Amino acid sequence: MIDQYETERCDQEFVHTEALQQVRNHMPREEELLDMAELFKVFGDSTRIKILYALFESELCVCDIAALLGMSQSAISHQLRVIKQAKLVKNRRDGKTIFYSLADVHVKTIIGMAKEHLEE
Amino acid sequence: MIDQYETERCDQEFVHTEALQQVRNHMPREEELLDMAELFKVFGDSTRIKILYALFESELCVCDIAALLGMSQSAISHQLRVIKQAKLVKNRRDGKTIFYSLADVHVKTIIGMAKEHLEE
DNA sequence: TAAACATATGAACAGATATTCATATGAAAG
DNA sequence: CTTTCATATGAATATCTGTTCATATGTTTA
Repeated sequence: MIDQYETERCDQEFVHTEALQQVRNHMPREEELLDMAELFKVFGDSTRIKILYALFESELCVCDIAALLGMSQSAISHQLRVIKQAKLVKNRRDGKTIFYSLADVHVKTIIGMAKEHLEE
Repeated sequence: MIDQYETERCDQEFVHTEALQQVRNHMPREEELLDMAELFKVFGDSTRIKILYALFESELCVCDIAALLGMSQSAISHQLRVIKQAKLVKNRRDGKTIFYSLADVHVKTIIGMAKEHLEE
């Protein structure tokens, strides 16, 4: 693949060639990087963060979450869909009600790390 | 504060009142939740993920990164600004060149957790 | 079966965001 | 001090995203 910016590269490129080669060797493949960004996008919205935080404590139904956050049922349902597609939550049906709960052990850790970063 | 959706809440609310109270007690304050979402937004773009990954291996100047990712100097500079505002990288000047490097120990851990989640 | 209820979904719109383009800044070299 | 080089920045734009509104789906109860 031809690099559009190959030519406009700074003159001192040869100075950091070695470092760049090291970086290239350790860079994950494109698809994996896109998947990571997609995953972080899910965490990158305060409504979704609130939903995940809520589910730390207990499984909840859609209307519970809507009431908790003071938002519409529809808005919450749309967001739960996003979170579920990222495999961060799972759900179960109980009659008319659908309960959501965390699906992954990493959610708490990821959010915990972010919290630590912010507390510095 | 009056909850616009208080009334449209599902009838069975009283069933999960206890769970909701538990959740409310553990929910961080609004500002903290917004800050967490802001932080994750920074990770939620593949260009920025690539930049952070690159800096795992070595400090790099702006044009190194632009060449590595095949993007314009301006685009990279704009993104470095975002990452720096989130205090994830720091920089130092050496003559005309400015070198960027990771500023935080949590970056690797956060990205590592995401990677683990995706590998399941 | 009809009505009520909990949730899901599609379309639309307003607001956010990433890149480009042009240009500014700041340092070094001539 | 003028030019060159590395980087930063502001404005413009095309794309993406979160919520709303209206309505559909699927379950229970009368």
